[in-house]
Amino acid sequence: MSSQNATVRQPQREKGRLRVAALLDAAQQVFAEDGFDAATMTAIAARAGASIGSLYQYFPTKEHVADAVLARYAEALYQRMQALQDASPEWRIDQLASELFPTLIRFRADHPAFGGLAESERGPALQATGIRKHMRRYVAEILRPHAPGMDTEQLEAMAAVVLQTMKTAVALTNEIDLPHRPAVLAQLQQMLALYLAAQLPAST
Amino acid sequence: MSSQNATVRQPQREKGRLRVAALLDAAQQVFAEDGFDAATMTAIAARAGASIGSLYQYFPTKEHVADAVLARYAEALYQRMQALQDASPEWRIDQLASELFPTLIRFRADHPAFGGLAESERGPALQATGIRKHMRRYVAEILRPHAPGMDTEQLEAMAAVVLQTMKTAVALTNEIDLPHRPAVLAQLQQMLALYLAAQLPAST
DNA sequence: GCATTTTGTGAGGACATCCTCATATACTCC
DNA sequence: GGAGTATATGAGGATGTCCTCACAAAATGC
Repeated sequence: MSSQNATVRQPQREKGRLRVAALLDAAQQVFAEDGFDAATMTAIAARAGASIGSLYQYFPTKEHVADAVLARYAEALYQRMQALQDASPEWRIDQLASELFPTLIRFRADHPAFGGLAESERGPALQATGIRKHMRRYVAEILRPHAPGMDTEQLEAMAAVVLQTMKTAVALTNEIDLPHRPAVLAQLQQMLALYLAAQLPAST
Repeated sequence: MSSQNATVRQPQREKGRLRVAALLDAAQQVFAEDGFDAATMTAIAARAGASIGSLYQYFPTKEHVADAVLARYAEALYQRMQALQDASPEWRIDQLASELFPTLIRFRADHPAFGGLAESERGPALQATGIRKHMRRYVAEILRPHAPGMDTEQLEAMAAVVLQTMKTAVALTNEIDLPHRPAVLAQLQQMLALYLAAQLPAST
């Protein structure tokens, strides 16, 4: 499916690769500030110091831009998840939980456009739903060594709870006028630990 | 601040009130299906069986329509919260929790446009942020009789956790491909109960 | 029935956005 | 230097949406 329209190009020279990178950086910022719907191609091109024509030379559509941004994010995200999955068998479950928590919060803080793009139903559906599924799988696989005999369906249900709780934590992080924020986040984390402990047998 | 533009009218006759009600019903549906940004005034008017001019006679702006819809929702929501607050001193905290949970889930199920309108930063900001604050206050007041001596800031922080957990539950309810959904929701509820028990002294 | 007020209508102006295309510039390789 | 390719440009077409406005219809009171 790597067919490309005649007017859409892959960068062939260093200059092109730099431009694409600049365009994606700009898109990242604009999406983060305005969200997918309100972001405009003109604004993205302008912030990258390029013309609209240049933007459309590499991305045939606003959705394609968003998908490219998400693909970039996904790569970074999957790396961190893979590291956690590799380490999973050797760690205790509560250690995993208290590692996963700040990992995802930091990721969301470092990639402010991610939430708006990944959670919106409208817009870049291509990558977005795929990312959600991948993340559920990763978390399920991280949990698996600590839940011997549990089937994949149950694991993925638990993973959904874990991920949604993470999303909750991110939402709280961004909430204005919230007193005792660090304490609240700590309580959320503890709440999640209690949940995991209740669902999994005693860890080694 | 009840100043109104010359071209914007309050309904004076029964016919007008009916039309406004029909318009709000239609807006509810369209917002629920398309979200605030993608919803169009033309679609709202059409679904209400009215003309665009008629719509603009009562609502000067799309935001005003959304705000009116939210105001309607808020009224229904505050009623239920007030009932819980009134009953709070006489109930045990775990009873309150297991009442609050389905109450909010049912509310969201009955008012499918609520989430999209209340949670979006862009769009109807007028009502949306106000509703969030009101809800925090309600939950804080519901918790207060069971947390003697706890100051308002701490109560509102707990309320934020409770509300965000509710949002998690709603998100899980709407998640497709989630196996064991009822069991998962029950677990979430139990998780919240554990959290509350840990934060509050033993109830009477 | 007639005057007044409220309600209803839909064509179209103003504006913004996505995207195209013909053309110009920069680069590479011989 | 010149041919060939990749990159750059921005005016403008197509489209869609918000909202206005001049006027028509209906309801009310007398």
